[in-house]
Amino acid sequence: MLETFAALAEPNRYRIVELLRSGPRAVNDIGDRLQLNQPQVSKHLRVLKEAGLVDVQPRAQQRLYELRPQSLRKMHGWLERYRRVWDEQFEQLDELVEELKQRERSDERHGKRK
Amino acid sequence: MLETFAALAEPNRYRIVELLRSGPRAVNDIGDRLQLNQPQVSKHLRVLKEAGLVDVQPRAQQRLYELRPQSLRKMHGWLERYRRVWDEQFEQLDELVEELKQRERSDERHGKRK
DNA sequence: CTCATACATGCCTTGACAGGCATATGCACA
DNA sequence: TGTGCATATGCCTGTCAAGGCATGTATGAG
Repeated sequence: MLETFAALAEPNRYRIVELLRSGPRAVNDIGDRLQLNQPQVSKHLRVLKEAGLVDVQPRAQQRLYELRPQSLRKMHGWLERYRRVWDEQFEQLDELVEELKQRERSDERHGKRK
Repeated sequence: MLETFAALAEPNRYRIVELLRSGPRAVNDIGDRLQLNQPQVSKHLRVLKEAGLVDVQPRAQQRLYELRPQSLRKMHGWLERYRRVWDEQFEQLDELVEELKQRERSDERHGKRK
């Protein structure tokens, strides 16, 4: 996950991913469309690949890069764990509970009598 | 989105977000649990706040930080745009289409006769 | 008003990483 | 085998951001 976010945090890599949403592309194709030098494109693709976000398929001399569905599913899975958070717009409760926990903990020096 | 990813790409910020999943926390509370110095926690929270990932509520001298449901919904929305990608495990088609596009484009110098 | 607590901010140093450029590698075709 | 095209890699430089530390600010208690 961390590696995924780090990969997507770079503006040009983000653009590459957005571009690949429309389908597989060759390196120079990407470079042309996004106005990037070929070496940087290769480097960014390397990072994206190591993060598991893209995959390659050789086609003669060119390499077609495409998004890896699996990585997106993984992101989706991660996000699902936060479902609770955005479902509950009424959870003023947690807030209170946590405040009490915090108070309890910081009361140690106040001679808290349970 | 970019700002969101950048915020989550930092290991300690990621940990903070994961921690906040269980509810609002005060700054020192976070620092204690994650073994971080208070100033760095404040700085990270600042970044998270500017990225729209968390929100603050003053409680006496402490500040309770909590996840912003809206930001998570936004991420979810972004990811939805890629739904097509991970739904289609049979899309060898796109690949072919794109290859043709590419070929077409790079044929310019080969005297392509349409 | 003074003091303590909880947090924020500023400065400094260091490491990581992106871009530019030159060059190496792999594949195809004559 | 030599040549050209597509891509990868290495080196260098500049920039930016995270951590450590000191200090500033606000709130509550006595």
